[in-house]
Amino acid sequence: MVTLRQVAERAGVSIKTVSRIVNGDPAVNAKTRIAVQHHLQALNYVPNDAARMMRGGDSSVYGFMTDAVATTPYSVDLVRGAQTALKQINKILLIANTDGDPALEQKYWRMFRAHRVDGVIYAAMFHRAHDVGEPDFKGTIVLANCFAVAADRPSVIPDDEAGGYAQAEYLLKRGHRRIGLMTLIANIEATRLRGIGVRRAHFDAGVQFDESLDQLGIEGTVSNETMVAYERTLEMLKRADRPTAIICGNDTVATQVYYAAGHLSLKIPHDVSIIGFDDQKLISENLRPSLTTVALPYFDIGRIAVETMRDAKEHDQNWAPKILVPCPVVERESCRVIS
Amino acid sequence: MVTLRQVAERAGVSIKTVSRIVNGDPAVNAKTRIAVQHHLQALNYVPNDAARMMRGGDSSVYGFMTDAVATTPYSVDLVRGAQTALKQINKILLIANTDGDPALEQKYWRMFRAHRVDGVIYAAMFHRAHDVGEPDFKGTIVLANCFAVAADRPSVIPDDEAGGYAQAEYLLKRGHRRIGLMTLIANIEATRLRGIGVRRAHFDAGVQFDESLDQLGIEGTVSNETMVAYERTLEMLKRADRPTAIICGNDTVATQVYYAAGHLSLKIPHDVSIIGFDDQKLISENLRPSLTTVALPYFDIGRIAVETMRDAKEHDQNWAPKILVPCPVVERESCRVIS
DNA sequence: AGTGATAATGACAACGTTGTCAGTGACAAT
DNA sequence: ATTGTCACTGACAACGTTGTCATTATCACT
Repeated sequence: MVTLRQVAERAGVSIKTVSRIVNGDPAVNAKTRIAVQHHLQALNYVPNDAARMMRGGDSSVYGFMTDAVATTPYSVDLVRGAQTALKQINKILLIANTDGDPALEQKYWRMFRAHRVDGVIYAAMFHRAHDVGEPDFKGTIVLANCFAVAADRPSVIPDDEAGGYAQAEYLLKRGHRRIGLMTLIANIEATRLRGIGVRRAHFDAGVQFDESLDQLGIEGTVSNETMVAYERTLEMLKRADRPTAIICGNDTVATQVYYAAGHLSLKIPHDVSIIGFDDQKLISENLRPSLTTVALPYFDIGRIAVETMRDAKEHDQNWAPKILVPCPVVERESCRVIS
Repeated sequence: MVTLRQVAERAGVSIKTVSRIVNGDPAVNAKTRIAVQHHLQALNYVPNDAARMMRGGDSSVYGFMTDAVATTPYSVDLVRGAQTALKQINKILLIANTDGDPALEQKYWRMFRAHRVDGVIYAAMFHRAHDVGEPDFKGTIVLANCFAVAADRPSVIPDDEAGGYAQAEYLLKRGHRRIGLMTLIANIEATRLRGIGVRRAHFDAGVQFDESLDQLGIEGTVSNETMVAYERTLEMLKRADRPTAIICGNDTVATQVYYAAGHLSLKIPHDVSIIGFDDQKLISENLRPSLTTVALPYFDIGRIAVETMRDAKEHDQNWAPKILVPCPVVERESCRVIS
């Protein structure tokens, strides 16, 4: 690895002068600058970040910790969003996933400290409350896709309530008056908030929401789920007063709803309209008809988390905004207009 | 940040002694060790990796560069596999994605150099040849999911030929004698190799492969694809001598084949068996019937890439093995036995 | 010429760590 | 008493960089 010293020797100037040039200090004679830059190029000098940092600067690295388990295609977009913002500020990401193992998490906090990362983004794989605890890390921690129980840390989360509102509003505006709900498991933020949003949209539209049409599409708990959307949808669609549209908790649930409708020879969207959540393109673009759904803005959440981290420097320790990121409707072919 | 000096002062010993204890040097009196360890705990000392590295050690960081574009749920598993191996050797991953932008790639190579990463894993998002070029980085580069054109770098790739073989063999063993092929786009490694594997399996089973049943399920080029699997499958299944099974290039193609079969009122697997590729669980587990498919071993590729990196230290510059990772069949419900 | 201001440059220390080597004391062997 | 060995410890330098401060050269103005 070529060092300042080597460049300095070759250029016949002091180390400090080369340092100045590398860092764009204007207090250098133009002729010297050009001469030295030539040598910098020739030797392909790249500053040693470790040494820089030791002098007390930033490490130009953020940590990214997730509890990712098994099949979570989400994290890609979170990371990509973060990287997009990161490249603007010339930083880079050190990533760790704990697979939910607290001991491992502890180990990674230490590694983050060892590398003196400038801040850490802690990302959860589904929208929930999270207690970071006393993480053996003094820097800024921004929560992504989760929020601090004590509301004492900045967090960036999807606006699930608005997402639920958007689903219902989309259907209501197209003339639907009886709308079914095929939710995710009970007792998670997404289900709770979207339920509120759906009802608020009904209220705003002056339409009565039939509570008997609110069904769990998935039963059990987070780590132990049973998909029951197919069966529940069959029941719901066999009712004489069956809904004209079904709002789904995610695109996987929507797939089961498609199958149930198909089993009853109900055509989508003619006989029943369906709207999903997540916009998993692997599903939404490949279903027939393609699925109108509400996107979970993971990319934006990642991006905004980094921006929040950057901004955190300008605020005091107690700055802890809770940033809601909108979930836009992605329109495809699974919803019809009722006249 | 607490330093060796601070611990040393509190413990009333020299910096060096504390350093020895931190690094497990046995040449320390037991009593001293215990006393100092107590202070280490109390002050929660974590060694500064930057300083360590400056002394000439490893950075304990690997770089991970991908050209990931848009929707690539794959990378998650590559990264997770890499991390699994990494945590064994107490390293951590610095990740960068270039979105295919060469200028950005160049920038990240420099950042990797600046951080003095011990090695870089370069991962492609689909199996292909890749020319790393002169990457402004002197350390070891291991290619994952791609291989060097000049065969001058270690690479870890899926064994697509064996995967194609496995697909065909699975069906042949279950009595199928006419098997259709609904491939990915032409001119990519996956299509080429799997085609060879499928034919070899036929040959080994003593069954003639009907070349007219080899159809492109996707047309166009990598960045500009058109899904035509639905139409091609309709044609294929309308033939009087229609195949009893169809091998698909990936699970998305399989989805379209499902729809085409459904359109012709052919039941899966009774009337036609279907086997996919990739094992995208979002698809394979949710289709009805669930999809028997061959898994792309991204997790293993990531893991093995790291292990290869680790092993590279013990070989010379020219060590460039091409490691094939097997693609296992994941059995579900979409294939029947023909008697 | 003398003074002062300004521009350009360099010497040096410091950041936190570890390798090298020298030093100390204890104890055994001569 | 001397020597040698051993276990333990610490002083010091070095890694590559940048901040501080001092030095030198240049130039304008009296």
